[in-house]
Amino acid sequence: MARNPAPRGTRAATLSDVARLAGVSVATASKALNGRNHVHAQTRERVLQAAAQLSFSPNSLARGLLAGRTGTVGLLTSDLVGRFSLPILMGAEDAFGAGQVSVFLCDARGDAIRERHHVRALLSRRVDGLIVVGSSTDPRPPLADSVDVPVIYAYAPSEAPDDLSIVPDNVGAGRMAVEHLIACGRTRIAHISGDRHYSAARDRVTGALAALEEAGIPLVGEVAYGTWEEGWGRAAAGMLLDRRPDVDAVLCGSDQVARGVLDTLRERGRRVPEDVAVMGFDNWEVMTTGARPRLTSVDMNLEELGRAAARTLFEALDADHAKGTRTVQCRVVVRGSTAPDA
Amino acid sequence: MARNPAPRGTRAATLSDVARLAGVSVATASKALNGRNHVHAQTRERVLQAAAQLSFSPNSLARGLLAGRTGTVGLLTSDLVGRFSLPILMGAEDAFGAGQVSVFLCDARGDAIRERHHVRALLSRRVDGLIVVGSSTDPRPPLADSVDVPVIYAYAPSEAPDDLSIVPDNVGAGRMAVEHLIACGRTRIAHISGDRHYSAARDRVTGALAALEEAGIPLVGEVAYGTWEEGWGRAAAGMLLDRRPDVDAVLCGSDQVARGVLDTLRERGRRVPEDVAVMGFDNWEVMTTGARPRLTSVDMNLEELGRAAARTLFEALDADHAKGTRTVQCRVVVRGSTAPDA
DNA sequence: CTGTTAGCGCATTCAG
DNA sequence: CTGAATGCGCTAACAG
Repeated sequence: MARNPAPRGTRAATLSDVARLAGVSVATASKALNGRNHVHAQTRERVLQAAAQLSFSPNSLARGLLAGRTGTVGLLTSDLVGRFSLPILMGAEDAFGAGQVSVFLCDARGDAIRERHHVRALLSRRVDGLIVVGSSTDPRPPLADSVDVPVIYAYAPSEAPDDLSIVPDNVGAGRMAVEHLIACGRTRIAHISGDRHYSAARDRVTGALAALEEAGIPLVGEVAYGTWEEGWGRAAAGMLLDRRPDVDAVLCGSDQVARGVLDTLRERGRRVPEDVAVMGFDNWEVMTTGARPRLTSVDMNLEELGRAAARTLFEALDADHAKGTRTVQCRVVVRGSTAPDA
Repeated sequence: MARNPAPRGTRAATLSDVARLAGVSVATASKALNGRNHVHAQTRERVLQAAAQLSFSPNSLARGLLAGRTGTVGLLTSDLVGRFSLPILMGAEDAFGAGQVSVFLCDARGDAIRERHHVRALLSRRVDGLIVVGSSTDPRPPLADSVDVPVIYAYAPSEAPDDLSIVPDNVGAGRMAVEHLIACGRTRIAHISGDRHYSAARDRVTGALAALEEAGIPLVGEVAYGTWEEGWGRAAAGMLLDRRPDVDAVLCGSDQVARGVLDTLRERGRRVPEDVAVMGFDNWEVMTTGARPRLTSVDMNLEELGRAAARTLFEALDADHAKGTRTVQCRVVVRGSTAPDA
């Protein structure tokens, strides 16, 4: 019968094993285990006991084959190295895990060929849907293959307007950052941004400038674009202090840039936040809590974004889903670099 | 998805669709597509064309059901938040992806209940094997459920000696760190470690002390245990300099601790690396490259560890695998904090 | 070389 | 209420 090699342990128990042990047919066993109504209470009990005794675990493959649905989704990242994919992935995994859905993880490593390979593999495994996580908020080309399951683009929107994308609201993030600084009583605000080639940087600038304009407060100096790194923050802060020593707040393109700015301020003898308030973006914990003082930052709520992507995919599984790009709100996390520690 | 020729609701093409279009039986179509020998070249061509025309993609569920093997594995992390899981996961995903194996990702979030839930789900999906990734190098209890597929414990070894575990060689890491400092001409070496409750901290101390002893060099002061954070590094460095101003090298428990130590050294007017060499552990890029000067660190080769876990699982799929704990070597990455930048 | 047959494990008809 | 039969999509035996 079982001429399967079964190298280790025993072959997993099947429904007919359970049925035999319970002395019923597989059909009845199936109904009993799935809570169908047409089965005698006593019979059900026998089946349940038999299943427990054999540690029966229904074969999802067989079930999926029959149902045409597998209860699996593909999570396709373009770059797992970057620190933005992970929280999104966590949020999605969390939301799916609660809903009995298992997640296939694939990393394309920024390579289109590898991406196609993974998409094909996922489709051949009959995933019910796909979440494509980008590595920056810049729009990306839609998947090359034609896909007959719902696809959600997260973080990086698809270039195709008919696709469904979920992205952080970076314009709103820039706006709320400036509003926070103003609420802290600052009126001479400078902005040391990040890499101008990223839409995240430009969007935050857009929001920040809009908030300043609404408040009738001019930006101190020009927006300074550079890189996302500490070294840029140190250098840019030095130039800023040389030209505009009256500055009382610096909004930084990232937490790393803010760390650099903090370093230079300390070296120049400026107190934070008394003389100059500093804040960053991303709310990267190791950066914000290691800083002196601890760094106020705007959190993109990426885990929530991942959860939202998962929920949206769920909905799309049943009904035809809406199209276009949705945004997830950001939030300011206040720490000692803008408000004296409590 | 307007460009997709296969709209929602359209059943994916099946092998019999292909067979019908090619005018052959499903068996022949199967053989043709799978490169079996017993099929005429011309027939095979017709089948391949039909398959391409229908964008046929074989149903892995059906295949897995029949073969008793699914070509999937479960990757069970206990804490995705920590920064050590991700590189391991990347390495494993990479190794599996190349081998036509798809990876289910599950995060137990440090919760035993959730871990059981995930294990059951994975078993019901008939994964061929399991990799359990811990969040620290301290031994962990083996999986609660009895599992009839191979299991590899990565990073955190299993407490059960008969399980197969792969962990970084932290003792070796401590040893090679000290050897590097000695090679740099340092003779008055102090060690500001991390959290004493972690075996990673203690193992590195063990290795460091062993290397010092072999070289006949005494440790400067006592091993200072604290936390893994920057603040601890700053504080501990202050105390160290007060008591042992003659120190010429500080080995730090983590890159974050090293960052704190660098801060204090700069404030006290010590030049790095001229007066004092500094090195950390983990080689966390954002920490090492943001530092001034850039930080020498010991890399645990976690991506390689993930790859090794995947390879080992592969082997275990076919043959009964060896037992016990294997280690992956670490490596020193030299930067400006121990050797003047080139 | 090709086609027919027989399942893999399960849920769902439809008879009894 | 229960059980025998059907088929999801595919591959491995065997016939032809």
